[in-house]
Amino acid sequence: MLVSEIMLQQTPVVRVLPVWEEWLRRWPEPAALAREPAGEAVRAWGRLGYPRRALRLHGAAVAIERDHGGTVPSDYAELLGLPGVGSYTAAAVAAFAFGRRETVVDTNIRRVHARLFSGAALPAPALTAAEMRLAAELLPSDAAGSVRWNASVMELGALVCTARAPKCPACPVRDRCAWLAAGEPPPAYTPKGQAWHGTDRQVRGGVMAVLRLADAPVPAEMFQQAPADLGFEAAGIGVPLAALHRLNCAPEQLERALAGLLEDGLAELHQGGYRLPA
DNA sequence: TAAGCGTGGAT
DNA sequence: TATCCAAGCTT
Repeated sequence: MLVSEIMLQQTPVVRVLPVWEEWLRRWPEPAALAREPAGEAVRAWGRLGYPRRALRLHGAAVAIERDHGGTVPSDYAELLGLPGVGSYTAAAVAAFAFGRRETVVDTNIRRVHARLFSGAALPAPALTAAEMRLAAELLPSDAAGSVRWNASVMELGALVCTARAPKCPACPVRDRCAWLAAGEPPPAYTPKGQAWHGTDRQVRGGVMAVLRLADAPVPAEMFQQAPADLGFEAAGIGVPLAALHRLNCAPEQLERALAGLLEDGLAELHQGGYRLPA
């Protein structure tokens, strides 16, 4: 549950599933993961995105070994203390893995509540105290019922009350939906999408793709070298041309990306090259 | 509080 | 092709 919840942060379930299965096959318990270098977690993360989640999940395994006797804690506050575990993930694990009564609020639940009770097409950009109060009031008082409630509202949001094209005719609570009653008004604001092309983020992603493939430290100049100058497999590091080709950017941008990855602990310098953390 | 952080499928 | 956006967290 903990592994899946962290993988599911901002990532669709269909992409998480195969990685999650491989992850649990390889590391069936926290101790197994904690024994590995953090870089192995990052490598096994594959292309799920936001690779520092892998680093934090590894950190969580280490903390569970060190502070919790190797067992994932069932208490919300203790879960919240683990790296990479915020209010949503702590509540979700406590509720779905341990049957606790917790107020689970994710983006799906926020959207369902916004439409049903506020009549808004989308929830506010950031989670508010009022939303938490509402969710807490709606939660059934018994533990078992609360778990079912949390899962149900989340699924309603994920499958029916979706962000883009909600399936209102199939909605079990369409007759009491404030947004539907108001004639499905458009969102009060337009969420600004994240830029990608030409951003540092894109370069970071490209560097990480190279480091995941490399079986030896990658010299800095290798990132900059013209692809035509390289063999199909960049000499000695096992990185295909295609991976390096993505890194065609301004030198200062590459420098920023590499510095950021070092700062975040996603990469380290070793023998004059960059590699995943050992 | 707001910005930064990956990725790829759907529209 | 460009935009949207998916079970958030950290600083």
